[in-house]
Amino acid sequence: MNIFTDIRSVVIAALDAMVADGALPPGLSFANVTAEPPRDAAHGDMATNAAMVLAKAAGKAPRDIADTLVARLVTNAQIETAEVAGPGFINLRLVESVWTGVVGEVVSAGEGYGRSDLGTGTKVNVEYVSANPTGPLHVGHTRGAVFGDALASLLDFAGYEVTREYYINDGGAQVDVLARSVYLRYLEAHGQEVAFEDGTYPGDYLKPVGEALKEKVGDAYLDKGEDVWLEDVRGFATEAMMVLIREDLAAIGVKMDRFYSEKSLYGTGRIEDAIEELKKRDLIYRGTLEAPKGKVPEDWEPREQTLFRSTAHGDDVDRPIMKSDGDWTYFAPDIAYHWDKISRGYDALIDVFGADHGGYVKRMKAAVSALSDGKVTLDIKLTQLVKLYKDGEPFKMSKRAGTFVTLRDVVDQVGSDVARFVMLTRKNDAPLDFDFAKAVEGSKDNPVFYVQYAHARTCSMMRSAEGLGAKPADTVNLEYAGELAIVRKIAEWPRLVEIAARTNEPHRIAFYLYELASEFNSFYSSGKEFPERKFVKEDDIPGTASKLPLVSAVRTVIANGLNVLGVTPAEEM
RNA sequence: GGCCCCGUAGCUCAGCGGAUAGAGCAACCGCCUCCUAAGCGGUAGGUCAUAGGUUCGACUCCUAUCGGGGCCGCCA
Repeated sequence: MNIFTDIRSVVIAALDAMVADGALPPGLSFANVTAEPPRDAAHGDMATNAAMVLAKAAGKAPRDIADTLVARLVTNAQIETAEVAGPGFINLRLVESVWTGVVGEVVSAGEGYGRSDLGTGTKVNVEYVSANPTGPLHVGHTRGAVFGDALASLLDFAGYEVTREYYINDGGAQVDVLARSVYLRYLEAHGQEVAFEDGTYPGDYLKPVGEALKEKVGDAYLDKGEDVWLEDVRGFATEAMMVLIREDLAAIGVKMDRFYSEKSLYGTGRIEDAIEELKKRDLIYRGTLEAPKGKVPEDWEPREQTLFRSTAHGDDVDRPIMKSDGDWTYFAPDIAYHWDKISRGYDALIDVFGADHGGYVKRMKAAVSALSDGKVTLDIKLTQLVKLYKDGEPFKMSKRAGTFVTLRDVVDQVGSDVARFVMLTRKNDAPLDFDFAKAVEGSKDNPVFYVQYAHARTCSMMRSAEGLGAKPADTVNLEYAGELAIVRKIAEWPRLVEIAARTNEPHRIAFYLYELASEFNSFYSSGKEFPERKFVKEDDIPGTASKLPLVSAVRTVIANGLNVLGVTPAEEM
């Protein structure tokens, strides 16, 4: 139930009736007619722009349309008053039973309140994290993980059929580097002195992997060349890293539906198949790219390569898919991977990348557009940098200085709930300041605690009421403006879910929850000065019972929102 | 040079083409003998970077310019 779409339907029905009796000309589009919460609550409960949107096409003054529409709207049982205001808005005030109905709806729908059928019948694949399997996840990955996971949950809540997927980059040169680094640790495990030169990973996290390798193969790889051990160690090391990464993901509450290996694309003809699809569409050719303007690499020389005509699908230049030595570029398996996703029948693909992959967006979209003949949409969400602060001071990460901040560091210090919420209180494409000190602080400065606290408070109130023997009444009794303000906010929840899902912006949920908590806390506090406004009154059990549905509804909506974000709704604090 | 993102209150940021642009922090003034003060109320603070355009209506869409960041052929 979404009262905004309900009332919009009422408005549309009234407009249809006006067309039927000649008050409006036939053939008008009502697509842009909205029913929205007004910015200023003094304007009423809801406003529609119908008269202004239709005035031009109908060849009538907004005022004339509005007057006729108002006359029809007031006959609706849900509408108390309707009046024309400003440039032609129609402000609606709804009858009180609508609001008590909303509360009843929330209570009976419970965790289903706000679920939408927006995405029903649409299959979406959300690919996120996809960090190279060469080490533990760091803070940047954490943001991508949290964002992608919340987005996936949001889309699921909005009715989409969602797959959460991780693309393992286990096919490129970085895995060779990993294997060599593990080999050094292996030698070390055998008591040899080793030096980590540039181009190897010196991190301690590979020590146990080297030891595990020793356990497995004994001294078989000692004093042997890469031709003997490289391939095996590559697989062994990648496997070990993925175990590490899965643990990291679990620590922050991320569970993937599928891990997809880049390596599985090689030697199976699948890359070739995908490229063949592009060839069929005449999008592959041999050619030479021009040097990039402005900043030209020093060793630039023109070279003939195999290119994908991505410019035919909106890219700025065509892109190489094969190196001059005949190997695939990174782009080629990526094309194959997306071709695979398309073949699996998704209607929409979403990739969550770090901002440093910004240059990759157009070519990837071009590939998906080409391979699906424009039928499958690809939305790429780039997550910006996380700037770390400790005690208000910027905190620089450096692998060399050992100040490399991992996902584990974050979770260990502030916990999964806090890390997730904080990272979702910013748009994905805005940089994020993350202050360890503030994150664990229990103050209003920290939105996590504010929202959690409001939820805990509703739980506490329900417990006290139960202790008094008060059971929630069937119908809520709404007496004060502050109570109505809370209900209005609650009524916006289903609408907000749809907006957030349509724009792929889970941060809207976090901001909404803060607003709802604020509305609730505000009215709660007025109970200090006006004891009659308290929800739980020891000397008035029926009165208490008549307020409990509202308290319960607030609890439900906050819990539903936090669940979408993957944050635990705490019952006590 | 090209492409992408950002520019909104002193600071950090919200804002689905709609009315007088919002919140938190910081500043100032108030409010706690318990429905969880980890809070609440109030005051002050704005040429929404700039200039055009589209529109009944622009912080929102388009174009240009300025400023900040990122990326830019065999690295993934």
